[in-house]
Parts: sequence; C-alpha cells; structure tokens
Amino acid sequence: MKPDRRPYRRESEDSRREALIAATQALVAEGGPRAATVRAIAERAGVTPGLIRHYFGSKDELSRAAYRQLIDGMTDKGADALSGVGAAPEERLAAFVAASLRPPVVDAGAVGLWAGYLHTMRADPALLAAHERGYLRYRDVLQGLIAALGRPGVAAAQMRQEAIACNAVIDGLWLEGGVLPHGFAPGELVRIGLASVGAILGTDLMAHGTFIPEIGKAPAGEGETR
Amino acid sequence: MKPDRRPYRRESEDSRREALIAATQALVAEGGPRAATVRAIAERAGVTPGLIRHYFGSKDELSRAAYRQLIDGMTDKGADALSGVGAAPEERLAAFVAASLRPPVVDAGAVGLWAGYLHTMRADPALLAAHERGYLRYRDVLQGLIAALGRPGVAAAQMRQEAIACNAVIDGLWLEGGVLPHGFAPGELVRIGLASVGAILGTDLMAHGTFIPEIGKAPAGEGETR
DNA sequence: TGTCCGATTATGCATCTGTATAACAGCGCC
DNA sequence: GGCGCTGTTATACAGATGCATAATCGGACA
Repeated sequence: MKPDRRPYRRESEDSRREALIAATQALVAEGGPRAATVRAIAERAGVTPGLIRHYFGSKDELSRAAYRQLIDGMTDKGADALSGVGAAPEERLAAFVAASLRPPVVDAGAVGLWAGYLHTMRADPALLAAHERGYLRYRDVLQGLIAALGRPGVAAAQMRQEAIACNAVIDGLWLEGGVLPHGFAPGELVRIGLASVGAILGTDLMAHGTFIPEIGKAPAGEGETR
Repeated sequence: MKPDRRPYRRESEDSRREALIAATQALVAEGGPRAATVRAIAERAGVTPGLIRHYFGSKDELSRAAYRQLIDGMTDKGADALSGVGAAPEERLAAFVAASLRPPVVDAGAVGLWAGYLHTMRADPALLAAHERGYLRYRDVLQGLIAALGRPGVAAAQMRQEAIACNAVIDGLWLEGGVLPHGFAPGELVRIGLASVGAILGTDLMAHGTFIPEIGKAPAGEGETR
C-alpha cells in the first residue's frame, strides 16, 4: 500500500549538482521561472526535492548557480571558435561573429533562459555582476579582434564604440533569431551579421569568410522576401 | 471589529481596465511575472482582486492585454518620432533611430517587462502573433525609411537584409542599454546607433542629424573608456 | 423618493510552493 | 559482521495563489 519508496541511489556531489543545474536550466528555458519549482526540478533530475536544499541550501542558491553557468557557457562558446582558425585578423573576426550567430548560441532555449533570469539578475547584485562580467568579457574579445585588424588612423575610443555596435548587432540577431526562429532562412543570420559587422568596421568580412559554411552559396535573393 | 470595508467607488470600464493593465505592467517590470499576483495587481490598481475576474475573466487574459499594450506602445513611440520632422529621408531615418534609443523606449522597466513576458508569449500563439506583428511592423517602417534614401543600384532583397541588420543594432542597444544603464554615457547609445546604421547603409546619418540633441557636442573621448 | 440592477467587495476553497525536519539506507571502517 | 556516518527520501507545515461565489453598496431610472 505504501507508494513505493524511490530506490536509494548514491551519486557523487559533482554529478548531483550538475544534474540539478541542468534540470533547472531546462525547465526555465521551456516554461519560464515559474515552471522551475523545487518539485519539478527534482523530478527531472531524478531525485527528491530535499536534495536541492542539501546541495544548494535553497532554491535561490540553485538559481544563481544555474544563471552563472549559462553566462559562462555562452561567452565560452564564442571564444572557443577562435581556436583552430588561421591567424589572419579578418578570418578570426569572421569566425567569431559566425560562431555567435548559429546554434547552439542562437537557440530558443538560451534566449528563454536568459530572459527568465533577467529579473532575478537585476534583483541580485551578485548576478548582475556576473552578467556585466560576461558582457564585458565578450566585448573585450570583440574589441581585441577589431584592434587586430590594424586599420590605420583608428583611435581606441572609436574602437570602443565599434565594439559596442558590433556587439549590439550580434545581440539583436541572437535575440530575434531565438524568438522567431522561423523568420529567418538558414544561415541568413550569419550572413547578415558578417555583412553588418564588416560595414561598421569598413572591412569586407564576406570576402575573408569563404571558409565559413554559410558563405559561398546563394548570395542574394534566397528564400522568403519577408 | 470588522476590518473596515474598502469604500465602494464606481468607475468607468475603460478607467478600470487601464488601471489594471498599468498595475500589471508595473509589477512585471519591477519584479517579474512572479510579482504580478492577482492580489498585488488589485492592490496597486486600488481595487479588490475580484475585479480582475470581472473585467478580464482570468489573470491570463489580463496578462495578454498587458503584453499587447506593451508591444503596441513600443512600436508606436518609434513611429511618433516621424511626425514633426522634415521631409529629407536621412533626417527622417535619423530621427526614427534616435527616438528608439532613448527613454522612454530604452528603459529598464520596458526591457524587464518584455523579458518577463517572453515565456508567456511563446506558450500562447496569440501573443506570439502579437510579437511578430509588432516586430514586422517596426521593421517595415525601417525598411520604408531605408528605401526612401533612394540609393541607386540597391535591390529590394538587399534592403530587407539591411533592415534586419539595422533592427538588430537597435534591438541590441536597446537591450544592453536597459540592462546596464550605467554602462553607457548619456547620448552614447544614440550616437552609436546613428553611426552604425549609417555605416550599414553607406550613408552619413551623423551629418544629417544635427537637429538631434545628442549630436553636436563631445564627439569623441567623452566619459568612461570602458 | 423608492426600487432594482449591476459594479464592487469580502469570504471561502482547493492547490501549489518552499522549507524544515524526521526517517531511512547504503557504504566504509574496525 | 556489526555499526556509525551521511547522502537521500518521505512527511509535515505555514503561507501564497488563482478562482469561485456570496454579500453589499451606489446610482440610474421611474
């Protein structure tokens, strides 16, 4: 008659923390912060709610950990694209921009997760700092790639504004690409991003991005016109 | 002994609906969807929770109305900037971009409100349609202004991509400006937006935007360098 | 002025949420 | 092989939430 007790299974601390964080992120991405209740998180992670308190102390603490991991993961993926690409500055910049504008960075779940945590972030100075740190880290990488272009007569102050602008293009495309995935043809975000960043910097990134899969075919008039 | 009944006050239907929607938006903007409970909304609107059901049927219905009003209001404000400006295409485009990059459009509350509703929106086809409609309406206005520039040899397909790119710059600046307001000097977003949109379109909007308050003083090296 | 209709309020209720605490079970150690 | 330590589960609980319904009051209309 007893509702059969869950089998007792012992796991490592890292494994449990990871599972709980992954479950939290998945639930927030799918249904917003409201769907990420302690019971739902525990069920998806395959444990009972008590473990959340045991490993994180409270649900808020778990939320913070999940948000921090999201931010770190997003900025890491952009930087990862730089390894394994040539030394030409234009190529490196093009690879960086392209990597930021296709999955898994451009993803409905990631946008949803980020949006879901926006309020938590603003209310919590530690999380706000995490966001700012991630944002500036990404922008610094971008600004470094811009500086490496070696354009004569471009001051540092101007490069800062260019970095903000390029970052904004990428952010905006990331946002709408995640919210309205069907509104853009495959590869279109990458092409638009490369063209825009190139225009802002006065460099033809498309010409230097022939190694990028999205470049090279159907340069104009593809697919939907709206 | 009775906890003193709230004074009975009769109001028009429009007034009540407006008050409830405004209260909902304010609460979501401040503390996320979680803070917008029926009791909190009613209290801020100066009524009792029952009126929500009376006027909107359910809390979900009220949420939908609040989101729709946000979307309509945001796109309206951009279009409003076009009235009262000259007929020169560059001037009109510059005014439109500038209006989208300063308060009340760039505002922490607006970003928070939008983010708070992202999941509600995705789960509700009607709200998703409202978002898409608002987005495309805004982009169409932008594309119309771009087409009015009358640049020779620019095809319609290219103008679509330019409109997406310019929209992305504005969205990205709107986003970070709302999330990290202290990260940018006053007027910096407007200047960066005008410079970037101009670069993407191959037109010097700064030269045509002398009537814009943010233009004309401190063109370089102002304020913080990071 | 009296009366009735509807806007508004107050109360009740089932459900859910986060947390605290007690009970339990597998592993390592002697 | 018995036994404690601790990771894990189960239960309890106070408060919140959305919704339904009954009670009440103000004004319009005759």
